Amino acid sequence: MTDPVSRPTNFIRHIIDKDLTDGVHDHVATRFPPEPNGYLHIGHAKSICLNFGIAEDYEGTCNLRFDDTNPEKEDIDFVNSIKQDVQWLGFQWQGKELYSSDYFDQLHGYAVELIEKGLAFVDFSSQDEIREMRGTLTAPGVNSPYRDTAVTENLMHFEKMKNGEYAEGECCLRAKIEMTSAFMCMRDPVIYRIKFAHHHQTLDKWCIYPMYDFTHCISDAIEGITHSLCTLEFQDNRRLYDWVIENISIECIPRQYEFSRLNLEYTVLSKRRLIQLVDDNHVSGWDDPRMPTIAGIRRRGYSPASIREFCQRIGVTKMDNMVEMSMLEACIRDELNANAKRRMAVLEPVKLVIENFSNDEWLDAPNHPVNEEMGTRKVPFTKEIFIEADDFREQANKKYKRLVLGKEVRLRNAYVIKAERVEKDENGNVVCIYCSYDADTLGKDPADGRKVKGVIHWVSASHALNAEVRLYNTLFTVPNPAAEEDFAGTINPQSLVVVNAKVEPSLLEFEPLQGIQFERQGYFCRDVDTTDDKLIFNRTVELRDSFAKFGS
RNA sequence: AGCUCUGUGGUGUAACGGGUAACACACGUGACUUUGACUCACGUAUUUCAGGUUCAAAUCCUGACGGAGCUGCCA
Repeated sequence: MTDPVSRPTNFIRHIIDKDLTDGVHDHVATRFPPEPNGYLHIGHAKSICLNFGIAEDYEGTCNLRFDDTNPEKEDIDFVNSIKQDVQWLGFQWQGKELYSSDYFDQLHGYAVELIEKGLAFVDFSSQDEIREMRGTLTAPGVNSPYRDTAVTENLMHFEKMKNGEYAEGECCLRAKIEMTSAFMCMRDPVIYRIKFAHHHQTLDKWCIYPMYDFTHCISDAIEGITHSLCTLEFQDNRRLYDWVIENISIECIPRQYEFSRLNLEYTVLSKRRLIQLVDDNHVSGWDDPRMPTIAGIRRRGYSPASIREFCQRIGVTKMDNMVEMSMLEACIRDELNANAKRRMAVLEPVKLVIENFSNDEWLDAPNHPVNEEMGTRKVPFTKEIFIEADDFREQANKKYKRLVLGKEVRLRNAYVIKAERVEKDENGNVVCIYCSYDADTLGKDPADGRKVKGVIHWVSASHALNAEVRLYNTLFTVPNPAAEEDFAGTINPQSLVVVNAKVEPSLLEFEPLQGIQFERQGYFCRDVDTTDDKLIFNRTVELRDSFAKFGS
């Protein structure tokens, strides 16, 4: 065992440390067990980082196991996307990916064992009858009339279930536990049901499928999982998990520990709501950059390392939580601030003419403000340029540090200019700003000691490339949309704002998803749909801004 | 109402029963700055409440109050 110091500790690691020092285990084996019925999201990332992170730090193993016991809801496309997302996050599971369905034969055998022990029975009650007999949270349940069927008869019925001799819903296999238990899941839970469904792994071999509670614990035991980590809503199920393990002939005793699931402000993470967002076309798809899915976050421009860092920062407890979006944003900003090349892009252009400038030149501009190893690029400087409309005011108070009529400002990576006059359209909007420039200010302050406070970005009008820039904001207008009666009603109409921008020519050299900083704006990346003919940039996250937000 | 779990700055977490409750994010103030970025400095908590045990309590005990989960042939 290595010293698990690379990640912050948590209560689960304390348990593992104790198990290791007490000799309960001499190794650690975890697993990430998604059901292949949807796309992974940031909440899954928390579980992935927890399970794989523990395996890494304790030099143990972590399996990827698809919990595929409900063929009606599952699909091979989901298993493929899940595998891809786990690997993209930077993790590799132990050996080949596993499936609960790999154990269907063994599971069936253990079910037979329970029947033989008089601990399971085939129930022919209807679903409604079973529900009524289950009782409520405060009222105990009552025994099914089939509860005392003879073992031989149960064996026969279960065999017929397996052979397809009963219709779906006609009967099911139940564990015989305790109908008066305070834990609802212990009131003779169904452990096998009939489904004449095609399974993506076992095809048409089975028409009976084991339930989660019966499957998961046995799968863990078969794989030798030492610590089975899941979310809080399975706390009650732990009693059933332990009951099954204790009542079948299996050596390994895995233990289940529950942690709280992630809640992120201004988004939703429940599968049901995510599906609704896609189905109702509130977003363009599962990989829409506004989605909290791994695919969406990836397309938004987040790196695997930034998500791993996020999962590390939020920690793991059993407390209910609501993590601020700023926590996630800080993670990608930290990484991109260090690694992303700087570029200039004008999102809402207004023309500016430098009247006393004539000969075009190509200026050297550093790719990073402090890391010189990142080199420089050439930027065309011409008589006509574009600047951000929001970076000019005819008049402003001293707090405004940008270009003001009659005042000076520094053009980033270039000269100091002074606004002399403006040209307006019939509506009074500024359509062109006429300036003069100080030729002796390239790479240095004015020789006479004048102080020029502001710096604005710009791009040559004749060399600029047109680009579609997608400005993403929070998908919802409220911190906890899931708490709303109609969460879709709180979707942010400004969650995507598309602008036609002017960008510097060197932006052509970037690969899709590669992080870039548009100076003074934020971090962006070329969208996966971008081409050299049609440049599309996604805003990953804005820069921190201690001044008032831009108008965009 | 029954059972289970859970209450530490604005948010997320940390703290062998022992030092002025630590860290990150956020926020505020100031410095620096050819990004209103970055960086740096400083600031923000009677650990839900009330008792109790102890030389010593966020930590242990009791009670109260708050929050979450559980009544699929879903996972």
